[in-house]
Amino acid sequence: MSEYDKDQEYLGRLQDYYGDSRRIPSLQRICELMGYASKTAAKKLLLRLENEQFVERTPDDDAWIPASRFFERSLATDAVPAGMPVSAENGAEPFMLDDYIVKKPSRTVMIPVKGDSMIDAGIHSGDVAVVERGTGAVKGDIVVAIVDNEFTLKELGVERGKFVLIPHNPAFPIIRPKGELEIFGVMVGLVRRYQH
Amino acid sequence: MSEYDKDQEYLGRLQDYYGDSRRIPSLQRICELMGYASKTAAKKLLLRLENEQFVERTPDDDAWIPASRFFERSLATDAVPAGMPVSAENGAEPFMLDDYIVKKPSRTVMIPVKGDSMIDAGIHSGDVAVVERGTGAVKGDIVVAIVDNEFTLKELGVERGKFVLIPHNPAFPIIRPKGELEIFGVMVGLVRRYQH
DNA sequence: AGTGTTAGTGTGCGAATGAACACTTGGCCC
DNA sequence: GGGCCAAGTGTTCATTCGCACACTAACACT
Repeated sequence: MSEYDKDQEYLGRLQDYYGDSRRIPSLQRICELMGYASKTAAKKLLLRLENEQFVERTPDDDAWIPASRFFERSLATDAVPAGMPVSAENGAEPFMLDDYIVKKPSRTVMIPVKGDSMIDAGIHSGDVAVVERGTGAVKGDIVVAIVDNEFTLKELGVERGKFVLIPHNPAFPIIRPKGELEIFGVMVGLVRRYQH
Repeated sequence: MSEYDKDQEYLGRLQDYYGDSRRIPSLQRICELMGYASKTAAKKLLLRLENEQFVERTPDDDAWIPASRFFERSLATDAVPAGMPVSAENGAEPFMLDDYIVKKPSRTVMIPVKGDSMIDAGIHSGDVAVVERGTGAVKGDIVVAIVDNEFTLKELGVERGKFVLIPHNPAFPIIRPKGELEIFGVMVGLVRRYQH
């Protein structure tokens, strides 16, 4: 069974712990988590993980915190039988959720979507739109515009040289703004969560 | 309640510290940060902030971690109604997206979606499905099953006491597996990128 | 004036924490 | 076999940590 790196398993437990508690546990707790009997083993584990950039020290060097690769997820490309772990062997590559969607963190905001006006574009009520501000919008982009002092998510279109907002739902009309069209940002991503 | 809440200032310093070090500092360090002379003052500050949901305790109740409102950022630019945007910025927490979707990091796999069989559920070709393995799937869940050695994404349904796979596209037939249905995992999230 | 509340001081204490060091164990290579 | 190296054990120790408790000073409200 065990022919994938044992540290991979340990890292998984650390990640799960972090998922619940949002922090790297103390050496003692790592021992409990991994079944170690000695804190030294825990520390050596952290040093190994530091070597591979999964964890790092705080600027003050007084505690461990997750580093960049800590949030790597695997991207499965080939089908894998349900029992097996997905590892590099059977077609998986590292994938970072945030890097995938957010390119300009300082200009990116997340806006919850309300309403069904874009449902034919696969954008449902309750989804979260990832919106980049200060980026020039062009025809065909999905944009967040401010109309009547409210956010609205629509496709940006052009009609007779003027910008219009096109919903993706036949029940909604095209919005043809009278004056200036105020564009808040361009939608660069979508995030949806299924709870169960 | 008062408009110049001193705790607002304290919270700011905590947020800055967290931005650098990704953790809530110890009581002692809080004293240095805030200019307190007594750790009790630091603890009471945390209790106040806990009351307003800026910080909370870990599930094991052995440390402080940021809570929901800790990452709150007002847009400040103009009074914006309707669905307050949440900034993904400010160094405070660049990994919000990951936290939002991924609950069990070690069991979560990302799988690119191919084909249009789920298009009526707002799942398009090119989207990335966030899939949690080893979680019991129930009727109504969207699951990744393995059929003919390939991943397939469908809703899990029940017909005459047997599991079936229901596409969300009238052009596709319901899949009624002959033998055992092999379920790879349950879809817990969706990520889409609009290139630009 | 009396009472209560809130932010903060000062002190002591047991428990948890991380670092250091010597040692063991098992796999691998020649 | 012998040497080497990585993972893990066992132990000691100073420090830090969180917590409890007693106390104070400022302010608000009747």
